[in-house]
Amino acid sequence: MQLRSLIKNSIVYENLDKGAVDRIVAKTVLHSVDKGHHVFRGQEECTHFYMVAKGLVKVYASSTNGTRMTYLLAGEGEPLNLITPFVPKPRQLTAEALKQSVIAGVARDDFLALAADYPNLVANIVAILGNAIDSANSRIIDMMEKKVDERLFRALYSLYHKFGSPLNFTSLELANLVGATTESVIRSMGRLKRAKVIESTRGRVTILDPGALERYGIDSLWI
Amino acid sequence: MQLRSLIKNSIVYENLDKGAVDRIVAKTVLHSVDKGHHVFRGQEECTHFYMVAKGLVKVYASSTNGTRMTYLLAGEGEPLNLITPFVPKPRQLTAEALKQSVIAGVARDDFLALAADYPNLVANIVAILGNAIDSANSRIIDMMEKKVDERLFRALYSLYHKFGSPLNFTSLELANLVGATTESVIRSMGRLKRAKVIESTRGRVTILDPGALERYGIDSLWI
DNA sequence: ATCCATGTATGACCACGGTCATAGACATAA
DNA sequence: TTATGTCTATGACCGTGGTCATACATGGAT
Repeated sequence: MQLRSLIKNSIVYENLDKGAVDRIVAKTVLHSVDKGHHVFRGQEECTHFYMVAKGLVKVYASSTNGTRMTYLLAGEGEPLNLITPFVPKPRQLTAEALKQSVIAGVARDDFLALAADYPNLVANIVAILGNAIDSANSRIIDMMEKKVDERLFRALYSLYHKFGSPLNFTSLELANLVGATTESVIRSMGRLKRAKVIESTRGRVTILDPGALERYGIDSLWI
Repeated sequence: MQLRSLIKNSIVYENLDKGAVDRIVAKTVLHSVDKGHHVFRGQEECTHFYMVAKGLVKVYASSTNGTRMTYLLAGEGEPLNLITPFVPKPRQLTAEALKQSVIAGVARDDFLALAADYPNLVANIVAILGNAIDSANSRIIDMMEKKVDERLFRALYSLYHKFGSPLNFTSLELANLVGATTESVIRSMGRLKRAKVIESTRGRVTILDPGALERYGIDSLWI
């Protein structure tokens, strides 16, 4: 059964023994979410821990002004809400499927019981949260001292490494990742196109010269 | 002994039974750090988990350009490096005492053993990390859509609630908290002074009208 | 085939805030 | 005392990028 191997290879559940994996499999419930639909949305109570079993899900916050910031693009085996099981207070984040996706859920109490029993699981969780904090902090500095161009280059570079060449993102989605407006992203991408680094059609960006992006995307840990 | 009550009241070790507290006390080593000196600095290996026992410590990152961003002002009972014990990879953060301080350290292995034995400790850690992530994410959005004025007001408001009225911070330190230049902070504070919301002397800010700040500092979770 | 929503593209405008320069106030050391 | 370094203060300048407007391309729905 592929759920088993998904779990064993996921960053949340890696390094666990067979007994642990058995318990997790037994407690996991799958459900499918259509493109554009939500796995959870802000202000809801947290009842489950969710992981992406198949597809792609973005997690974003939207502020009162309508600004949206995408924090996370979770692919297979990546968690959507590691914190809420431990801290049930709602946190204004929304998870939306970017493709037809399958979500693996574990009820909150079950997940807490697992964490209490398996220190390795806890280590994984803290490591993932640690990376999230590093990533967020690095983004704060980027917002201070990097121009939109550089932020976009880093984002494209990271996305390229995570998803490979034809990137299926619109300028708006990139803008939400980068922390800029759609117009700025389009202008910036225009420069990259003229420099033959990328080419793009509606909703799709092709990376022609990854090396050129890399020159900016150094030390990128992100998304 | 006051170490015991410090530990019981700290956010890291709260909700632990007597046996746990005994073990923690036994494993804790205190050392003192003078104002302006470092508890740890970037690129070092992590050997201990640190908590502030007395005083005030700031944790900041400095980028290649020299930009500094203060992420954390840790007072008594607050942790400095919750992540590194679990993820020993160095993370370019520096912790510097703002006053003469006393630091409570627990060796990495001891701390991991404690975490493995006490699920409540893990819950506390994840909760703290969760708040850090929320805080960082909220700052990212602030950097996007809030002007320096508003960011400063929020920061002053948060500091006021954490430390009370005479705030001993220079404009540079506030700038590092807010993500702006010293000049911008001084100009912004000038406006607040003319509006009789604050007054200030060298290295010290007195809040005259907290309510005025509060109007901006709503939903502030921070620092 | 037409229609409409969404995405791309580009121009004009201008304000926020970073950078640089300068000057005075204050505090600590010689 | 003077001297030196830090902190506060303010002015001038101007680039980045957000906002608004407009136009066109594209693709899916009917």
